[in-house]
Amino acid sequence: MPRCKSYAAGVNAKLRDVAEHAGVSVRTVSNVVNGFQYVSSATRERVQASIDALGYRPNLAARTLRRGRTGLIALVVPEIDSPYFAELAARTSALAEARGLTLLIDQTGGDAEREKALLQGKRSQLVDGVLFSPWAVAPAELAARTDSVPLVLLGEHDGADIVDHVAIDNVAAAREATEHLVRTGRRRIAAVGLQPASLNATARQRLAGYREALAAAGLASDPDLEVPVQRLHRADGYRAMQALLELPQPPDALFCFTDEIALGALRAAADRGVAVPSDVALVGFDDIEDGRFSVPALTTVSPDKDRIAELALDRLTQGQPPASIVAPHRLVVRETS
Amino acid sequence: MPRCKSYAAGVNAKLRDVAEHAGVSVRTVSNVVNGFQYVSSATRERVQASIDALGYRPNLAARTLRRGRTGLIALVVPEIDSPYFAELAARTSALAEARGLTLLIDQTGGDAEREKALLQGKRSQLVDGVLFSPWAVAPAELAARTDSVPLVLLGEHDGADIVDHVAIDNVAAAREATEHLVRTGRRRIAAVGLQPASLNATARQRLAGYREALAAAGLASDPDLEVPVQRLHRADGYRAMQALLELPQPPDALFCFTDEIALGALRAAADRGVAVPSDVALVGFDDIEDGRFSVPALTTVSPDKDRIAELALDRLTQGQPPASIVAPHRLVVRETS
DNA sequence: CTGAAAGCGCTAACAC
DNA sequence: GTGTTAGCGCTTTCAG
Repeated sequence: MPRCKSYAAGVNAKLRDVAEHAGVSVRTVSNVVNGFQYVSSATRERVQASIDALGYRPNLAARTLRRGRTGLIALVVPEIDSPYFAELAARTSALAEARGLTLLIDQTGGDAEREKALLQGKRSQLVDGVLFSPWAVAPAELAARTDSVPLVLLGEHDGADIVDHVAIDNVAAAREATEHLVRTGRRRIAAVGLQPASLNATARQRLAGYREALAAAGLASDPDLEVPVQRLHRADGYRAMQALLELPQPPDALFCFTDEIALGALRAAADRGVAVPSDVALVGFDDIEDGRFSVPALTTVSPDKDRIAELALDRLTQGQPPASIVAPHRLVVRETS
Repeated sequence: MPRCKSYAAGVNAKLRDVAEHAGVSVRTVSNVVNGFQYVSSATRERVQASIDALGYRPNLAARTLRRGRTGLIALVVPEIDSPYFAELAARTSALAEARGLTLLIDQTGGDAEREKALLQGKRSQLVDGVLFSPWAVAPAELAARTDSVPLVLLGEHDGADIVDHVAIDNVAAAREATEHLVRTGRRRIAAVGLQPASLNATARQRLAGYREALAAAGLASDPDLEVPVQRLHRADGYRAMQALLELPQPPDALFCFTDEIALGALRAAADRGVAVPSDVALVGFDDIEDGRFSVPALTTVSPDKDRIAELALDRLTQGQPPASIVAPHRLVVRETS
């Protein structure tokens, strides 16, 4: 095998090759490549011609080594094939590209160890910033972070402002969703999507909003109607609905913490011959594409994903002191309620 | 602002710092970091202790510059929030990580210019290989590629074996799907998802399989029943079904080129009061999660996504001569047929 | 406006 | 087994 060096050198033109070809110094070529201002237009043109002629492309590794920035940012999510995260990733990727950044996607599978690894700088050499959508990691872990790469938390507003957050107001959103159910005459409203108390601030906040709305309506909260789930997927919603329908007093409405759960519940209702929304109403959360085409179409809380992505990127690139940013949301009433 | 150099140097320990701390040379530290064999275990332990003490992390840019490899690979897809691509990305990402590779995701939006840019080496400096799921780019473009980064095409089997391909047998899969519809007594079977002829070999192949099955069954193919769509989304399927139901002789079955199209069609059928499958049967393609929970659940062609991801990564890393690899698929019959 | 030259941190050829 | 050292290709300070 040939030496790496000679092989690579033969394949790609370097800055020096361009300089020789154009009869200028590397400095000048670098200036042209980087759009530096003080280059005479004659020189600029000549250099550009050489660049094109040689098919020169700057070596990113060398540039990174020198500049200390990679132009990459990481989006860390539990799973990219969950529609909410897929939609968020799509928007973030597009917006990042518009800013000259490239998006790297990391899946944690909701695994605490992997989340910690990311938090402790697994990607710090590779990216200029991390957008982190935590699942299993406790706020304390965030405080104990040793890594120096800029970090923005997505979808969490817990704890002090040690680190940047961008999220919708989950408590308010959950309250509105539940109030909507109350307003349409529902009295036994279940909440589906609870998580073990130690983790997942988002689920906790949605539960809080749900309880607030019940209390405000003078409805007693029933432990039987607060349903924990393993993950937030369709299969979990399916099982939850099955169990709820077995109850001596089944609910007349479900507030689901994700659309996926709601869609699973919808399917379970259909299997049992339970009519939606007449027998049971359903509200989801996330406004994923599937919910717009399901039969019946899903009422849901729609977080402004574009805005979330945009605000998160702003925080990452602007380097201001940590803050909690609230992104907008709205309740979209469709056919399941 | 402090000079980049001094600042960065103050923050992160370098190989030389570790060497000094452990009282050995950088060579030895490098050997330990890279798991080189000829290091005495005493030295190894001492070096490892210093690495831990200083929190040393190898600088990826320097390593890349030296080694000529980045450890990154790119997955190029039209859109990451399309469930099929999201599911494929999730699997590819997991498999890549298991091989010590990091996955970068690029969205082209199905835009020919962006696909070309990627093909012509937009990522060549950044990644060691590209998994490319083409949409709008013609086979000729592939042949004219100037870039030297290993490339594997996903979901296309067109043209000569200039470049690696991994895909299911789309013709056979489409034939089987259509045959299944024929076997269950359908006689006016529509195909939904045609694309302008110049692009998208996948759509062309699925159409071919559909026609083959019709011919084999002695059914005439009707241009009215071959429906082109803009994109392959739910909204396109919705519109297609609406149009088909307006026909003087509406179809009694739809073979849809994606599950998303089928799910849109399903919704349109519900809106018109058309019963599925008794009035119209539906077969999709891709076996996305949504189709397993829709009401009724979607019959579909299930490509083995894990296998596709695995085979594609194999091709990328093994560096054998270009070949067309066929991944397995199977027809999953559920409730819409 | 342009040139010369010093590294960024690491790997690996070459010595011992 | 371990030490020395020459670059990988680029940016940027300092001089002109």
